[in-house]
Amino acid sequence: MYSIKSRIWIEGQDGVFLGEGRVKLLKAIIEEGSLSKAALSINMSYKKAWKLIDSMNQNSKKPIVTKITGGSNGGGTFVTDYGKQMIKNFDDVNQRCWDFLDNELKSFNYSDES
Amino acid sequence: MYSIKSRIWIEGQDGVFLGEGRVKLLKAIIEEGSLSKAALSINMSYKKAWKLIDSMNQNSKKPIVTKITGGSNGGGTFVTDYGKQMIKNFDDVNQRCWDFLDNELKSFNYSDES
DNA sequence: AAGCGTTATTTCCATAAAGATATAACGAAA
DNA sequence: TTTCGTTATATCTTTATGGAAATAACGCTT
Repeated sequence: MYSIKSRIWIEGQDGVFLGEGRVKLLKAIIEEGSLSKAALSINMSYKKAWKLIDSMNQNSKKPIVTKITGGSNGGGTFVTDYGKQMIKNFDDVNQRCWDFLDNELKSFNYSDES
Repeated sequence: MYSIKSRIWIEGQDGVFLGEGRVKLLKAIIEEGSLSKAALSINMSYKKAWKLIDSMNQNSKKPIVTKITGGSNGGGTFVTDYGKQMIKNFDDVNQRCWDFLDNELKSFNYSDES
């Protein structure tokens, strides 16, 4: 029996705006309150995490995260309400896509048996 | 305005069985009648093409291609009827997935404006 | 037996992607 | 003004990926 896998992502004006990796990172940021801790928690290098966030903000009309550098606790990174909405949108669409493809698989496997 | 991109692939027992790159290669094989010519025609190295076909056959219950080495014209590679059916299945599902996601994008962009 | 155009396979090299490390900048708090 | 934990950024190294090229094997044809 085969299975259908999928990967979706959202593109903005000039590149990828949201994808599975970015969403995972954003969720970690919500948990940790800082980019460095978030990257650490999901086993991602700070450099990669920073680049992802950077390209996200460049391809989004409204900011996805706010960044504070310096300050009482050294600063931090925080996901905006808009960002949280985008995460939910992505997860929802992704889930619906999986459901859709699971259903499509039936017709695919049919001709495998014939 | 954002857009949703997607990539789907079919997995068998032990890895990827069909994907966009493999389908493109199979179509080229149908056109050319040989793996080397097919790879050349789509600007793919023979090595990569061979590996794709190899993993495809390993993850398929029925053969996707038949290969003849040596012989009158040196041999050739030919897509089986089963393989052709799989190509059609993949293209169909892929197209329906795109249509599905295009429709999903509406709800996504809605909260972008709000 | 020799020639041919394939498939099949290995080895080497170049490029790109990712990781590690180091350091600067920042700004509140003490 | 010193300290602290962040963000921000550059540089170097390592690893992974992919292509190039060379060669073997194959079997029909002549």
